[in-house]
Amino acid sequence: MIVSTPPSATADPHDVLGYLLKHAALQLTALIDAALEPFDIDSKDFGALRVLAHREPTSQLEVAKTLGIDRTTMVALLDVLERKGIVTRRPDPADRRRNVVELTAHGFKTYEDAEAAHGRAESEFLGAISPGAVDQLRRTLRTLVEH
Amino acid sequence: MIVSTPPSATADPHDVLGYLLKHAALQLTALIDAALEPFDIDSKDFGALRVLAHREPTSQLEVAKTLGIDRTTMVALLDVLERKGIVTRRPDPADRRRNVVELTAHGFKTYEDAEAAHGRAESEFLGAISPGAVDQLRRTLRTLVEH
DNA sequence: TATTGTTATACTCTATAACTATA
DNA sequence: TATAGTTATAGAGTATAACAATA
Repeated sequence: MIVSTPPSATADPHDVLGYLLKHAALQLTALIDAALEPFDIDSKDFGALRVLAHREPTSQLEVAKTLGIDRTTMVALLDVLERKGIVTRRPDPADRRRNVVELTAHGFKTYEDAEAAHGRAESEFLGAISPGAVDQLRRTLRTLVEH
Repeated sequence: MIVSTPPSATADPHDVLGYLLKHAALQLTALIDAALEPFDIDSKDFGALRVLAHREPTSQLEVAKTLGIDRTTMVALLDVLERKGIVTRRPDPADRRRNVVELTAHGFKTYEDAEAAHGRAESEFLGAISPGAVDQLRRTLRTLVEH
């Protein structure tokens, strides 16, 4: 009894799960990057803003750990956001090795606008499938990725 | 009436669709790369082998187009596979600008072994979800990516 | 002139190593 | 000694530009 499609019943490389996952991610990221362009940030910046907007001010390292990126990568990312007036960095009085990173007023406004644009881009990407399928997709991916 | 989870109801970056898709792709690729290591190829090589195994011998450019990679990237990929005795290249008698790329006997055996290992890796990755959810995932991703 | 394969080069992304300052 | 941030550097991956051979 066949209970599911065999993993590789076809030679079409576009039907391989790895290809589908990768290109779904690429297409969604491209849509989000385009949607965020008016706010002068990209999807990686948005990830950092999202963490900062939903947290008490924390150190660069904490944000980097949450995002799963290296602390040296975090430095470059924040350099750009600071230059744009979206975040500020100042030494933590309690431990002056740490930088406390905070959104500026402009940064928080940027985040709110970006959050809305991000949601619209996601909805656009998901437009071809039903709300039920969207929920199912999220549940399945969460199970597979298992953070 | 709520018909689906709001796109950004949570601040957890691990719950964002883009993150889930990207990391599902990364985790699956890592599993596949590990599974293919005994055959001295990786997931990108496997993609090329898969195309070559299911086609009349074609030019490098055709394979590159199918895989969605640049022809200069194809050159480097085939250089390695040729050095390993997996593929051969020879000028097309009908159009000597083209290289006809073919799997060697060893290459075809490698592909068959790799195909099996690839299938096992995919099954391992999908082990936590039901066969029905797997089919649903494939259908949803195909719709979203729409090759 | 256009196309295929090749080579050299450059660019993006990200991590490792080493340094500074603080603890 | 260990940690946070920084800087310099290197590596992987991939694309662009220029060139040779061929059409």
